[in-house]
Amino acid sequence: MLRLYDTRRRAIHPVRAPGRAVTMYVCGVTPYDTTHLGHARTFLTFDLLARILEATGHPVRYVQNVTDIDESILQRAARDNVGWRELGKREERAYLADMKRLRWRRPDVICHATQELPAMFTLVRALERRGAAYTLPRGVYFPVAAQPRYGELSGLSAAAMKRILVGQDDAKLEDPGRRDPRDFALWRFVDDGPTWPSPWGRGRPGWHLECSSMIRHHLGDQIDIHGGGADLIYPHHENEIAQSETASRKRPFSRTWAHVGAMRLGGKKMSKSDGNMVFVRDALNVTDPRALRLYLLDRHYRKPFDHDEASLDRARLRAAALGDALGRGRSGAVGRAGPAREALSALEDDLNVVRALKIVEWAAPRAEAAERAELRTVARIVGVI
RNA sequence: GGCGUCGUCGCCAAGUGGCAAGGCAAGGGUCUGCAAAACCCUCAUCGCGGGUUCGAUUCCCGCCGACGCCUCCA
Repeated sequence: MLRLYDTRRRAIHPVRAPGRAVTMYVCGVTPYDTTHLGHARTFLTFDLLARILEATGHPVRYVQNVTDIDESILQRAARDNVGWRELGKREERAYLADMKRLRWRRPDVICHATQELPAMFTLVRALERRGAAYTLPRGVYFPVAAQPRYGELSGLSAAAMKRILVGQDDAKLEDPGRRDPRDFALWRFVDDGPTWPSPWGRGRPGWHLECSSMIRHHLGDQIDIHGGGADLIYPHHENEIAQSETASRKRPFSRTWAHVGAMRLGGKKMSKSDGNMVFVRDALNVTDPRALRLYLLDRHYRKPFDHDEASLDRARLRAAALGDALGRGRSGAVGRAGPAREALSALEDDLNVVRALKIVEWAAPRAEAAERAELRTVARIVGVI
């Protein structure tokens, strides 16, 4: 059985879903820019996670969102003088094409914020019934005080959060009448740009609301695995927990929280604001998809990963060598013992790809036909042959 | 301030309570008209100080240091 590190409990626990599919939700992209290696690493990590579960007989129901309405899309659309919907659709297509080239195990559902407004309203109504929403002139807010465990995921104290919020530019944009400076918008009343009618007035949804309501809509009140980049822990995932657990009165909202470490360039996290990104598209110009998968997955997913051209280049040789050693033959069921079993066990041990690949690379040139077939199975789970 | 990752050969990076993977670079060699490629060989007492132990790089405590995140962000 797969064992995974859970950010909330800060320990490794087995992923159990007896008699049903494992439910997994991963925070996706806001499509206004091209897919970079950080996106690819994160999504390939959950691709691998799903493949491991499925290969070991555990069906998976995987949902991922596309934030197709967001201030950043509106800004980019204005800058480039294109319609925000047009921009979003174009960038989403590009992103899906990039991921397809990486042989991404696509989510079973890819949902869009603009298509889920009814689900969002339902969630806000549920929060209202719990007394966990209040309306101010500039928006409907969630009172953080309604959630006694707020801060559990990130480990931040209330004082620490407030200290952080004081220095933020966005804090000035929030409604000054909030009961607590940590309270966040469920729905914003805005006049400019695209807006939607809601029971509270025209406006746009708060971005934390999107994920909570989509999860509830597509997967239910509680899920097995919630994933995303480590940069989303606070405030995004913390706020999701607050909304969802308050609305459903069920906890935990997600049994396991899996966060992928940052992809860095020059010692700094790749990010849109810093512009220090390496795009998947460009990487695929100098290497091939299997090699890029090998490169991105051959570092433990929770660790930060410094992009290194030399390593990327080497990955091509490694993938080619594995291809030569394992050939194109059939996959074989992994037996109870032997290198393929050891490699598969490594994958099940909090996705230890490094150990698994090392075993496969060592065993592949030495293996007989039957064993090679087993090794192919593991190599194909990782997607490197 | 908090959360987190990490300090292992010149560089990247695994790993283990008992001789420290691998890759790149470097040096030597085989081969070659010279070279390239290929192949072979060589190359580390694991940040500092305590503790536990027969024995710690590996476990515990403290320290020093690096970096990231906490702002939209995967």
